[in-house]
Amino acid sequence: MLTISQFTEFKDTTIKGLEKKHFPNAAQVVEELNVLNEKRKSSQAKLDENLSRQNTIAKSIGLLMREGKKDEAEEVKKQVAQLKEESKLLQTEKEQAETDLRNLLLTVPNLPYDEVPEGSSAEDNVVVKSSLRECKEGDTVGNWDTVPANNQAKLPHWELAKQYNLIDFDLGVKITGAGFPVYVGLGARLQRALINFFLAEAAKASYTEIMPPTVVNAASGYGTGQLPDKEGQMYHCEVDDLYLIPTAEVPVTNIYRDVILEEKDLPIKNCAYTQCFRREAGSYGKDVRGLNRLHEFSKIEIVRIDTPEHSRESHKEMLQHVEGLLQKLELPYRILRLCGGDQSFTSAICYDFEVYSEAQGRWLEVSSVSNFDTYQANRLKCRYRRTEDKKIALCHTLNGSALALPRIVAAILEDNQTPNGIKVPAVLVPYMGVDMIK
RNA sequence: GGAGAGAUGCUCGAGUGGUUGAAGAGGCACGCCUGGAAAGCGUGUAAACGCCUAAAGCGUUUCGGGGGUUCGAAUCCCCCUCUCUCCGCCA
Repeated sequence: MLTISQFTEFKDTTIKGLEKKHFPNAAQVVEELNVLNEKRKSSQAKLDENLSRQNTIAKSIGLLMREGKKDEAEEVKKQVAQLKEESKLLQTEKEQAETDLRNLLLTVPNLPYDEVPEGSSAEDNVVVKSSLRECKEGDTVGNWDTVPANNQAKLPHWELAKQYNLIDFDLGVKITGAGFPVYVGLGARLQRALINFFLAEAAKASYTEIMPPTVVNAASGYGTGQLPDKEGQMYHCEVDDLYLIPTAEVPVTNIYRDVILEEKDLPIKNCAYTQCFRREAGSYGKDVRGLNRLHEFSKIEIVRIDTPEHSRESHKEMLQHVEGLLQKLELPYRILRLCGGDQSFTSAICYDFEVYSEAQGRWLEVSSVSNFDTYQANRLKCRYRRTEDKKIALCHTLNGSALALPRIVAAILEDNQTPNGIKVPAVLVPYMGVDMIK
């Protein structure tokens, strides 16, 4: 969530930012927040004064008792009764003001950075780079007309997976249910190859590898914002009140919950491979066919905690890292800068990476790399001590997939198919042990 | 699952109702001492919120979490959570 000072000190720019994000009634909500904040402050001031008086009197009673002046003490005791009553009322008043403020604050999304393009939907996302052609200023998804050559002869990955016996979707249904594929033989080895490759690349870029739990408690869910909003999206183990993680972002970022870091230790760079679990309630149709959307999948996530001064630089490095992965895998890709309206609730700026699936004739999202500014850190209470003046400030948090496996697998299978089998990308051959899947 | 013990500041650890935000030790920082270092000595060492233009200062809250008793709670009572030990089970 945003800090309250954002609304009291930078009212106008905040309203503008929220409007860019297509947040309804921005001006009204900002006004409301200011009113609630004033209420909170005045109620605290009143309560503090009351409690202060109570404390002073309580101490004086202690002194009187010690001096043996019991009667006087009894007299003073009576004075406190009314103060106590008042305090009780003021206390509820203050708590009410605080929760009202917090609840409203939680409904407000993060502010977009200046370079985030205007726009309301995915059509307005700006294509900043592509391996397929030069990108011009102002290219958006909506006016992107160069679709790569028609490949009618090509098969979609679910057919290839069957033909080469790589993935058994039906078996997954038998064992668990739809969206839980069983990888077999080279299909399974391809999973392991990609995991190893991605982790090796992250290690080269000096990310510290973390192997976190894949099940988290509710506090962690709240820390990264999956709870309470997206409760239905996570699998929940009711008996123990634990949640299956939808991404490694949750356990890894929560390492830094309620932590004060030293500036010299920033940026923190972590990577983690985990299985990810998503209920994806309500999705159906061809968009979820095959590997396009699963309930369980493997993903390597990169996470950074940084200073406000350096976080944009970090973000750039993460983008380059992810782009490098796609280049090494020799997949056709494009990079989108998401517009205000299509950005997630919590990000300040976000780039999506998509690979082109020739057989399906569509772009598949394989990574989102976001800078959350202080938005996530404020909720997590992830702070750092500045070296220069020893003051404590909120960190910036960033994360991105590097990468999620299923759609990469889909693209590799579809885009590398030949009459003689599927060509394994050169960087994966050492991990696969073969250069063709036959 | 059964039985027991415990949760205090950066760490260890004292504290069973009255200047205890919290002894003591360690760690860390700064200063003195030293040719330099060690030892030694001295000083400092939480966060949140509020008041104040800011600094300084002041107030409030916080000893796992919540509630209660009391003029006053780290200390007493109740509930919850978590950790540890032993037993059982087990990759």
